[in-house]
Amino acid sequence: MTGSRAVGTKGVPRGERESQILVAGTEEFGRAGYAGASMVEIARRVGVTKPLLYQYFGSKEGLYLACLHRAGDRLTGGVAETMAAGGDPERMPLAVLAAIFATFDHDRYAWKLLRDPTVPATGDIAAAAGDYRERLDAFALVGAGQLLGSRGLSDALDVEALAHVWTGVVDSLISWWIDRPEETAAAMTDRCARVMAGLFGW
Amino acid sequence: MTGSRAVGTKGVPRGERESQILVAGTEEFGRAGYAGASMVEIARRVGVTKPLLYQYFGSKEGLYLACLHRAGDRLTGGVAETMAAGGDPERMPLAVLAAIFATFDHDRYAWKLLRDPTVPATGDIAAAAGDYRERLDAFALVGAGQLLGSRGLSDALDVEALAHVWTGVVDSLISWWIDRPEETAAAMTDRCARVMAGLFGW
DNA sequence: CTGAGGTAACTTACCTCGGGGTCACTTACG
DNA sequence: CGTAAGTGACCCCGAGGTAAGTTACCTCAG
Repeated sequence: MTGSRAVGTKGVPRGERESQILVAGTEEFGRAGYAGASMVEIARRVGVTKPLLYQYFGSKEGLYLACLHRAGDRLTGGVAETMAAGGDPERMPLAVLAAIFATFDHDRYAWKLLRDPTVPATGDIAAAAGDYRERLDAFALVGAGQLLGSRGLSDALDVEALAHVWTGVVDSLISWWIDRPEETAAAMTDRCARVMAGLFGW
Repeated sequence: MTGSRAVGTKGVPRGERESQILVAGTEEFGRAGYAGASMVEIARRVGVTKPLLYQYFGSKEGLYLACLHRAGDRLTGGVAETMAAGGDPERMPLAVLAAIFATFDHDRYAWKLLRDPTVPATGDIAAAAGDYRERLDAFALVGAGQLLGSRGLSDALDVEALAHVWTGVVDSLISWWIDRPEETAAAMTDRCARVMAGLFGW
């Protein structure tokens, strides 16, 4: 604990409060989307009032950006690490899934922020989200290319489409997971391994 | 043409205008989500002002419901027809995709309405969307059960998860398609057939 | 043929309310 | 008594929603 708490202070120290707000914000933004989420609702979740959110994060956009960066950095970092480890192209998808499940077990809405369709089309949020998405898509593109290449398929649009579908699969799995809080990360990984083995005939 | 146009009339007849509004509404709701879409923007697309939308559809919720029913009825109908035709469980997914692509070639946003995460959690819209989703999920569940069953897998949650992922795959394909307007329905079907054949090793 | 009247289509101008955003103030601890 | 944490009460704007009026076309009496 670096909780120095400085001099005159009341209530919860700033850093801790910010973390609480980021968690609540990620859940609410993930659930309702940027457009549908409300600042007062996020404040209510934390047990605090709206002005505190503005004092700490400046604006709705600022809070969203903070949530987005927290989620995006962890996600791209985790995936990059897994991909860098290399291995059989057939087994990469499962390895990536396992990493994502393990990383976001207690923060399942984080993934949703990168793919929120209700953010404004222009501005800082769109730029940041687009950047993270691009990085993840690059990984997906490599994986899809290797997989299809090993099957003798090399059409660029085929690869693109498969990569896009792959990110959609991850999205679906996380949505399903969110609706089943009792399902652990390990159970999810096992389930995916079993079903994929069945489908692809391993 | 049944265009009787009745007596005193100016501008575009009601039925025709309603169709235009449904098309524009579907696109805008599909693009921005229920929460993010604006009535004045939909009106602008049609080349009309907001009160006309309210005269014809009563409210934002009413317009969304009208768009939703148009999309949902066509979708569930088309899928039901394809599934009823029966056939090899391995080839059902592709047949369903082909039907969806053919049906929604000129109305690609329609699918999005059934899975809009920004609609209010309760009320008529939630009920109607939930109903359509349930019907589609039932089809997906049957297909997933047959597919996994033929591989010796029968865990109920595995089937559920696979069905959910399948609808997510459709969602992803349609998103990708929306971003590539020049891609025809036939080309999409071919592409999916090719990639699936490659992945599943046919 | 014509113009009076009726009706469908459509608009201008407005109301209302909820959510983003701000300011001045209070509370509690060092 | 100074400072960090936090709040009550307010402003403002945009989006949903509405009331009343206007325009163009059709019909039919004379």
